[in-house]
Amino acid sequence: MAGMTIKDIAKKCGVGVSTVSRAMNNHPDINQETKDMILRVIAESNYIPNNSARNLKRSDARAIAVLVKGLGNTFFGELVSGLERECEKKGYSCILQHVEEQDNELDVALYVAKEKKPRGMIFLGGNFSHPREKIQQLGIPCVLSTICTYGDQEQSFGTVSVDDFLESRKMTEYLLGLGHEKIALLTAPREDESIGKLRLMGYQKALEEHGIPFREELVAYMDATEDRYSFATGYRMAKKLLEKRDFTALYATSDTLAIGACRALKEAGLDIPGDCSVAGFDGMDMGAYYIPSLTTIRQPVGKIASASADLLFNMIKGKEKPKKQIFEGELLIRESTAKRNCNPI
Amino acid sequence: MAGMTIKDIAKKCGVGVSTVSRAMNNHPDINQETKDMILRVIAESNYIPNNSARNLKRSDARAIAVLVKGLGNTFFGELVSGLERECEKKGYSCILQHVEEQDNELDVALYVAKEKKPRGMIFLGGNFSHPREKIQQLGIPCVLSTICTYGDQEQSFGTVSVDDFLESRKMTEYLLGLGHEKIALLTAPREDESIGKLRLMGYQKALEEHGIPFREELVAYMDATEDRYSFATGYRMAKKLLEKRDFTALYATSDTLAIGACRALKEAGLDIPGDCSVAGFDGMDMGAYYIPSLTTIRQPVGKIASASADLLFNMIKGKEKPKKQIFEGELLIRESTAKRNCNPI
DNA sequence: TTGTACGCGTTATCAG
DNA sequence: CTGATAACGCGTACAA
Repeated sequence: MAGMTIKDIAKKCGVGVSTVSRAMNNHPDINQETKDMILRVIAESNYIPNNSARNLKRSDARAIAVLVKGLGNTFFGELVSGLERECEKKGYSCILQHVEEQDNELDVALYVAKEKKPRGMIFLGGNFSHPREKIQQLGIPCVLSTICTYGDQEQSFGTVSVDDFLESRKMTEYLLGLGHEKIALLTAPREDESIGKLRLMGYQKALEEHGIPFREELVAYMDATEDRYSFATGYRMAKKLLEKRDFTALYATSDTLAIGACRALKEAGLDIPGDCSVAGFDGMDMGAYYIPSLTTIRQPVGKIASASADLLFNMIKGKEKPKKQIFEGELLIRESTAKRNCNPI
Repeated sequence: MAGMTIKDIAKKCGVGVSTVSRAMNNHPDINQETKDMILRVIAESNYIPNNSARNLKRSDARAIAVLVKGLGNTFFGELVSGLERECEKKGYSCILQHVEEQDNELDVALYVAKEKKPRGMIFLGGNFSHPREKIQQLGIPCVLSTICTYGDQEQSFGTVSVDDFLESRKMTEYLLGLGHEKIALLTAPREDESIGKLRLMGYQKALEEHGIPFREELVAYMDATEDRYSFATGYRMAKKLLEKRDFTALYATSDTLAIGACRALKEAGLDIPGDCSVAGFDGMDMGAYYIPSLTTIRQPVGKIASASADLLFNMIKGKEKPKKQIFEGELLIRESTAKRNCNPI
């Protein structure tokens, strides 16, 4: 039978609809035998409760929603798995929602909130510079995971991430320590106001501290319109920088960009790290398997996932206020970087 | 105001709820001026219609659902984008639903169908060997994209893919043509009944046609439990095969596996393709940027996406019956394969 | 412990 | 063209 409802089940069992409802939702005040009987009948009838009707009635859904902006960012896969695991532990379900690159994540969030009534939300990716008012309209606790916001104002949402500024400075310092002074940078579009900007600032800061002037011509900014953080983008940007060939190291603000860049260097006949060192950021799996394996900053994805979930659940329970939580990234030194070669390229 | 409903809007506009509904849903029988007025008020009030209530009432949703099994399979990203584009063209919306690796995609499909009432479904990934009866319970047209089913029985669902058997044979023949006779294979778990099995059979067929006996010890099967098609899996399998070192080429049934394998070969001190050729399957972006770039079979993702959408829409309109549609894959010869070296490894 | 009846926010029907 | 009203399927007070 196709469109079975709770009534059909009730009839089949010779009980009232509320009893069936109680059986399905693990309510305490129901006779164990009737419950078993009802559940058996349900299983046999392959009845599927209508979620829309449920959500309509329910004011509350023992679930959190995870909004992911930018599919294809392999980096998020692991984070999502971690989040799902944490939810399961708490007996929550986890609603995964994909946000298109050009869509506004907060608008999507508003829709999801209204439809699914989750108790909290986690945002992955995106810039997240939204008017405070609109965030409050959401009405449920939010945590930005992996997105380190710029500025220190009191936030209406929690934040769990590495300190993109510090980590980026760390990477730049490492490269400087290898003797590189002309370090090319592959980074987000100029307009970027979050992660991209912070990583750029970290790079600048490190240079400054070493008394090396920042040179705009060593920086390639992505086009705002192009596919962010793709191999192709890294490849294209590196090609462009190679026209001048005035660097001995290249630091890409994501591993995908770095890999795209490696390919461009290789095609230009350069050896990595012999002629040019390359470093990435994120610590994606792929970097470990690339040849040469990629020096990068590994974000502690597991920790970030579980801390995000913990923070969110605490905010839901009212046990904790929104806060900014920082984890340290790990500098993974691998094959793609080496001391500066004496003969410049 | 937080929980606004259509009634609030109606009141604000001094009209009935049905008029508001008509304005929102582009119904023809409404005065243009009232419509404009209502839409303006809605925009000013940041009112968000309740999707649950909509879906509850609606019998039909001018949408299709896309079920993706196996996040992280970067290969699907492009497919999904293509599908979304096609939907937009037709004025359909596209519901993206992620299916966990261990979940049954058909059960998820049943839930989604009931909740969202889409007019059709597309499945990406998974094995899809389901009882016919359960598929029919879905009650809407389905297309398996990229999943080539085994066997020729009449299907209750459409299928758009490459011929995994033929393409796999093609790749194997290419390697044989380079003079390789000992070709290691990295493939799906033994129990696999769909893509994995077909690709294995293609490999066997090619060997047979060249009069080369199939040697079980050259084949590494994934564990059923391990992360399918990950780098780590490819790496592990290749390591294991390397204990014998009895091959001059390695053919992995996915690009990710191939890349994992490359890393293992590299660590064993082998040059690719000098000491051992490596080939993949799928034609993911990454293969083009890998060093060495990866010889592979490129699945025509764009074509598959648009053909899947076309077929599904035609099935929805009743203009076409479920059919099996095959596209040819493209053998991309890149840096990772070469003629067999005379000194065996 | 169980059943009845109402309401959640929409859309569709039907009468104006 | 518009407005009242009956569903949609479920959860849950409330009464039994």
